[in-house]
Amino acid sequence: MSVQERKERERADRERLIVATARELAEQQGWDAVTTRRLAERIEYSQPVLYSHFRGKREIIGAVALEGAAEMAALLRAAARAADSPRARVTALARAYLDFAQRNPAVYDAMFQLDGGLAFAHEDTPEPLKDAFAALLESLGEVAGDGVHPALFTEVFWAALHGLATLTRAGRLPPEDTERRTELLVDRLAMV
Amino acid sequence: MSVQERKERERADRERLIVATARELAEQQGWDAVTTRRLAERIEYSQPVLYSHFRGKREIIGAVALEGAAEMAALLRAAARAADSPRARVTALARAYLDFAQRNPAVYDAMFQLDGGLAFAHEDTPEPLKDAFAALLESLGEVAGDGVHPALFTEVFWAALHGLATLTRAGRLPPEDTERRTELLVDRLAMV
DNA sequence: GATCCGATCCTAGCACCGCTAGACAATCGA
DNA sequence: TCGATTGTCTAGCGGTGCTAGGATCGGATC
Repeated sequence: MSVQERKERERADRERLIVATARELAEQQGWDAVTTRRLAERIEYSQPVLYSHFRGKREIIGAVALEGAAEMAALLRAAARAADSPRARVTALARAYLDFAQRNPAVYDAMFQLDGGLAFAHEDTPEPLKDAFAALLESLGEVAGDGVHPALFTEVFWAALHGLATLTRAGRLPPEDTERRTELLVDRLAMV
Repeated sequence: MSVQERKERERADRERLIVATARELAEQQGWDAVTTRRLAERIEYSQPVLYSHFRGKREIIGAVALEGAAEMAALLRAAARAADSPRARVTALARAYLDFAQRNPAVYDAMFQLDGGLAFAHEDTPEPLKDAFAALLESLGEVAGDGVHPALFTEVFWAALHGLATLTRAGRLPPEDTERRTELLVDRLAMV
């Protein structure tokens, strides 16, 4: 039995290697540079091996996205924990969100910009994505204001952060005013 | 001289045909389906003809984006004109923006999601894009609030709209609550 | 220990992509 | 009418995601 277990372990290792390599390559040179050939070369296997782990490139992107979502959720919760008032939590949350997007542009793209073949806003949404939204909801629900559904408020706040993140990174918004924009957003949206 | 003028006119016509066809194809089947071969076939010329008008596919996307920006600017101004209070203008503006994004997803992608090789937030930003931002600024500047720079406020509002547009279209936000999200956004951001 | 068999992996190739070189035909000016 | 220029097309390059089919290797069986 131990032989089979070893094989399964090695397979799981290789799968992790594929995802980690794809992420690394994407962060280094952009997702366009992540071709199945280059990826295969980096992991020192032939191309078809990738297809024994994933249906195609989309699924690889999806795997990176899920990994990123889990990371982001943890970072958001950590940021929120470090603040000691509802208002401070929201500010910390916003900063952490934008910071994550800026530091991990390829992962952020995998999560929200590219087609990773992931479902959203449905029952079959993958757990890490639901959890990342939940992490936002935990802190934002506190400041939604009277009569405003916490989930709806979180959606709006999240959309604003997402817009800031993508437009800034695409060069559509000057990066030097990020902090001022964040403050304005929190000022207006959070009901103290 | 008339011969040369006719030729120039025909060339301009063909260029418009290329852009219109690219846009149509993108709206019908998505930008992935807009390949130089298919595009050439649809305009009934060979592939290399495209390259006598545009440097490459990116520039074609860019041309669609500019066309879309001009359209959007006009729509935003029309929506704003039809409302008779600053607050109503902002609501109308937000609805018009999201409506445009929903009705012309491919064009919206060309403008903000894809790489059309366009500069932003620089001096060499193409005129239609600056003008679309100006259209937003005209109505949003009125409700920025005391001590808040109108351009900064516009950036934040725009980012929020952009986030709502993209996340909704990507299936990340349930579409049925769009109107409620819009109202919440205007409620909070606009200082009456 | 030899043999078989199934899992595993790779070579080779498909159809398609964006883009371009070079041949060819049509048109213009002399 | 002839040569030059302009315009267009055919053909092809290197790249993409993905897959069929053969080789090879390792474990189980006799």
